[in-house]
Amino acid sequence: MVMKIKEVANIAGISVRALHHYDQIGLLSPTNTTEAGYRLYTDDDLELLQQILFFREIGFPLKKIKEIIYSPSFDRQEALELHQKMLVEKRRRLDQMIATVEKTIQHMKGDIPMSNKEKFEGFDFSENPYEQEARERWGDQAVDESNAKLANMSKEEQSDLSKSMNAIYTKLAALRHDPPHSEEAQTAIQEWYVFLNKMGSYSLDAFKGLGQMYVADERFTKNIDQFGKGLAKFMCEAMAIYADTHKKQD
Amino acid sequence: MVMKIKEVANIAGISVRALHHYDQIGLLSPTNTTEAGYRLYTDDDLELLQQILFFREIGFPLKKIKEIIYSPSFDRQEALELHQKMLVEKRRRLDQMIATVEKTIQHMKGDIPMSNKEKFEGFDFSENPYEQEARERWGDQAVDESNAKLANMSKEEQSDLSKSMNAIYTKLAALRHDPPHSEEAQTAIQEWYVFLNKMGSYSLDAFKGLGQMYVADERFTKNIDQFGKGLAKFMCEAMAIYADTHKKQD
DNA sequence: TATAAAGTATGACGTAACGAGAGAGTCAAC
DNA sequence: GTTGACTCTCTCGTTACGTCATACTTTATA
Repeated sequence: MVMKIKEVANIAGISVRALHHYDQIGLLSPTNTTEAGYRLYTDDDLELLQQILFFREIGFPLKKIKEIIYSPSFDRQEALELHQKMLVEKRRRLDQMIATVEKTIQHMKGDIPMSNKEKFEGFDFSENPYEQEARERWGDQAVDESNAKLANMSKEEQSDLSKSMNAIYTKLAALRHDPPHSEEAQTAIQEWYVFLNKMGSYSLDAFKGLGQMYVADERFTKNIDQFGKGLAKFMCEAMAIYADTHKKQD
Repeated sequence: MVMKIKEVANIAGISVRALHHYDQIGLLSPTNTTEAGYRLYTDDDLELLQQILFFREIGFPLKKIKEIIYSPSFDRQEALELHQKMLVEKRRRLDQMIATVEKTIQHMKGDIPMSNKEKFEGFDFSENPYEQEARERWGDQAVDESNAKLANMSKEEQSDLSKSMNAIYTKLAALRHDPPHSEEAQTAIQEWYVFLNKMGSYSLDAFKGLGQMYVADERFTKNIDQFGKGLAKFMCEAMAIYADTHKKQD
């Protein structure tokens, strides 16, 4: 089922403008658009949106959310399970706040005493242990993880892996002024895809997301552009095309 | 007990910078300061802060919060009671969200079906009826001039004035189902007339005109009807009668 | 079928509520 | 009497959109 932007906004309870924004920053781009340029969202897009709002609820900045959900190592189920724990914790805090308000009303009416600390029970967000856990779990990891792999391997050691990577990068760099949908480009990108899947399995979505990260995160960009200026951007485009064409096929 | 800024920040679970900010915009200025300029907060300040955070929690912009809590007609107890209802409602929504996440996890694992609407259950803030009520109750309140005057006055002046005003409003509200020409009503209205003339001189004509504004301008109406539904209309009639009878007498 | 009404797109600019940092003064403790 | 934790004011930056303005597209209605 395809939905236009307003319907999505209504279902999710956010503004159309917010969806525009999410598209603009590459956090959630609709799968397809009409010829007139209207955004058309699929059910998959909705699932992703749901996921995004989960993270937003617990106060992650959009930038970080983007990193997290497009990270190849993102485990959605784990995220959901932690999220649930956090919600339960939040409810506990809410109960406390309700009690606090109750007490405050009593305090106003009948002058039962109330300490300063009591007056704020349930307010302090920083106390939620699960939010802490979440921050640790996803805080900087997503980027650093894959970055570490890239940086350590390609630069320092002359392992087999880094040789293969270099080879592919070099090949891609040579093609970077061709159109990214050209056959050679796509073949080279496929090689890249296969290579990555040796290191850990990548869904096509993750692959596409990874490509986007190449241009979004300057640490990646720098690293990649060492092989040729503009390579990161080129790869990003080519990877997106690759992912899209192969997704349609099944 | 006096507290320095950091202690307050810790108790309330907000940042020092936030308190600076609140001071800067006149939302919460500490009762006194040291010679060196250090902010010193009293218990009363803390109570006010609690109140502020209550409103912030439900998404009111600080500007509106300022209008609300410094409005002469602000009824703290009423606010708290509504707030409590909202918290309970919020808890209900939280329960729903927890269920949604649970379902989503199931959906991921075992492929139980899930509708788009289901995926977002518990998210949509705009559905909370009490938030709606709160918005209506305090939404547009403080645009009128006398309110602006009050905002610029010092705390003491403010509370004195607002106390007198509240007293008169309350008295009138109690009489609002009597006929507006009744003796009690007219006595109360006279009190109002005298009071207004303390703030600036009103001719009987102006007084009558003001009364008409109470029903013509819904900002006034709302403001006044907070003390009792129909009070504005009642006052309008009573003021007209008062003006007319006293004009005839001379 | 025409025409209004509603929806959508892309900018560009605005804004709320602080965060972050600089530079300087203040206070409690060892 | 100096260090380290706090505090002040000031300024600039940031996030996540809101709010027009202007123009095009689609749907509803006469």
